[in-house]
Amino acid sequence: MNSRPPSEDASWDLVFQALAHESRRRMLDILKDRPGLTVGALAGAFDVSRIAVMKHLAVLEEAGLVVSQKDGRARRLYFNPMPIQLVYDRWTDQYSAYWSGQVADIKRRAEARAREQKKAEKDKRQ
Amino acid sequence: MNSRPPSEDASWDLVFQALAHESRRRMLDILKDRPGLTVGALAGAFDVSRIAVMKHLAVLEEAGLVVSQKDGRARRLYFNPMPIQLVYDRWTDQYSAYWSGQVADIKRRAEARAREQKKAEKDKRQ
DNA sequence: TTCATAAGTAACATCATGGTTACTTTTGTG
DNA sequence: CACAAAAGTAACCATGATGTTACTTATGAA
Repeated sequence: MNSRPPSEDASWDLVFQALAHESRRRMLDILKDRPGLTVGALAGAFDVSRIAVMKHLAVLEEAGLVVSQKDGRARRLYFNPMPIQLVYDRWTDQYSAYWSGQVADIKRRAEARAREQKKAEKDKRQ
Repeated sequence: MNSRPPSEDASWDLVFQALAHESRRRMLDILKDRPGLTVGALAGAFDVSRIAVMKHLAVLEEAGLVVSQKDGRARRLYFNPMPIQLVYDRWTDQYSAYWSGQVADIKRRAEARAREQKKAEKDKRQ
């Protein structure tokens, strides 16, 4: 398990990596709707082997997106939204300037700026 | 290049996979601040070889996070925030119920629900 | 035209990922 | 206790990701 929040770079890797597989995203959806599901019950919802599902779960737990606890011979699984919350906090902050309306035209404006830069370089050389 | 938005599952894979590497996230940060940067100039900001940087760029372009265009013998690079916007749209929608204050207590409530389930199963068997 | 620069391609090495089957351990129940 | 069920571990395989060096192509400039 990885208990620290994704404040260091490597932790973001774990979160994004975990989300970069449809099966794992689907696991999160399922666990969101049915918290406390056991490993076997979750595995039943997938075509691949139970062991494959357990490996996906290990990835999700490493990323902190799933937490679990033993309950007799079963293990109960819970979705933990915190890492996604943190992804949201960090990235919308950093890119919020782009969100609001001025998004569509980025490339054209960027090209204009590139022409400026190029011209400036040329002028400097001469 | 991958021109379609991440509405199909496989496209989400590409976006998350692309974000799951610190170097690539840093490339996005750099390109956000300096649109129109050339491949070589971008590569200069990294320790790894130019070829490695080009491979990272290929991943980012596949995901639609970077667009580029030739300019003479150079290639100019631009950050495209659209896929991140779409990630935000989809995931905050789907998980918004968790965002608002009731987050901290998920596990405890889930455990209570699990006990309910377990009890119900037991009752059914008897 | 000649040369240097920017970018791209090929081939390869290494390690991680995602899957399998077979076996072991833990634990509840007849 | 004896057995079945749930989970976990080990070993293996195929493929993909990340990096390298060496070479090729395209283009701007002397």
